[in-house]
Amino acid sequence: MKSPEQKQFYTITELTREFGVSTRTIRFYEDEGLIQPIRRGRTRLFKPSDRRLLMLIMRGKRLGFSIAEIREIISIYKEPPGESGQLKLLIQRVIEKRDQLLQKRTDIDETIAELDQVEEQCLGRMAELGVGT
Amino acid sequence: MKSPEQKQFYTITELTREFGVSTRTIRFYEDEGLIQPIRRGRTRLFKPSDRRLLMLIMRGKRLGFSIAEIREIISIYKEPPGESGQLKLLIQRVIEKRDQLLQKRTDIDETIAELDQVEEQCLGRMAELGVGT
DNA sequence: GCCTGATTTTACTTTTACGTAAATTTTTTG
DNA sequence: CAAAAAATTTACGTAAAAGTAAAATCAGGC
Repeated sequence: MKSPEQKQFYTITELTREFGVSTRTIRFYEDEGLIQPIRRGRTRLFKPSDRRLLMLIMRGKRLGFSIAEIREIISIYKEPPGESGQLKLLIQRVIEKRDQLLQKRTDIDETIAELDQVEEQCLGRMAELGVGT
Repeated sequence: MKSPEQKQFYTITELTREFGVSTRTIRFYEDEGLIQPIRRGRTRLFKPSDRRLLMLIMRGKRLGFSIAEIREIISIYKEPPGESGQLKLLIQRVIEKRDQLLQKRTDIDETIAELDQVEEQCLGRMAELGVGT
C-alpha cells in the first residue's frame, strides 16, 4: 500500500485551503524564492516537496521568523554537505539557529510559568468565592 | 542590603542601551500604551516597573508576538482578579495564550531536532574526510 | 549664565508581508 | 465548443513597526 494521499501534484488552491493562506501569499513565497513550483503552460504545479517547504515556511511564521530568516533555515536543509570548509560553516549556522531557538524556548517556558501563576491565583480566588471551575 | 542596582528611575537612553533599541522604539511603545513613564517637565522618567514591562515586551518580540498580542499578555498580568465571571474569562485567556505558546514550543522542538540531524550528518561527513571538528 | 549634549515633538519615510483590483489567459465542465 | 470557473500577471494599496530628519527645548557642568 502506498502512503495515504501521496499525490503527484497539488494545485495552488488545494494548498491555500490546506494552509489557510491566499494564492497571493503562495505566489509571494515563490517570488521570494522559497519555493519553485514547476509549470504546465502558465499554471503552477506543486510537488510534495513544495508542500513540505510550505510546511516549513508556516512553522517559521508561527515562530515569528521573517522571510529572510526562513530562507536561511531552508537553505540549511538544502545545503548538500560538500567540502570540509563548507561543512564547518554549515555547522556554525546550525549552531546559531539552534541558539536562537533555545532562547525562544526559554522565553516560552518563562511566559508559560507566569501564566500558570496567574491561573493559580484565579483558581484560588474562585475557591474563596465558592465558585466552581 | 538592598538588591543590586535598584534604581528609582531610569532615563530613556539607559534603557535603549540595556535593551538595544532606539529611543523612537521606546516612545513608540509608550504611544501604544504599553508603558507609561512619568514626566519631570517634559522628560520621561522610567520606573523599575516600566523596565520590567520593557523586558516583557522584548521577550514578546523575540517570540514573534505583535504589539497587539503583547498588549494582551501584559493585560493578563495587570488584570486584578475581580469578580467571578471576570475570573473565568481571564482563565480562558490564560488557556488560549498558553496553547499558543505550547504550539510554538512544539514547532521549536521539531526544528531543533531537524537541525540536530543536519549537524550529525555534517559531523559524520567530516569524520569520513578525516577532518577534526 | 552659557554651552553642549540629551530629550522631545512633529512629521514624513521605509521595510516587510502581504491585500486587492483589473485585465487576461487557461482550464474545466456541461 | 461555449460558458463558467480557476489561475495568472501587473500594479497599486496598506498595516505594522519602527527609521529618520528637523526644529525646539531641557539639563548639567564649568
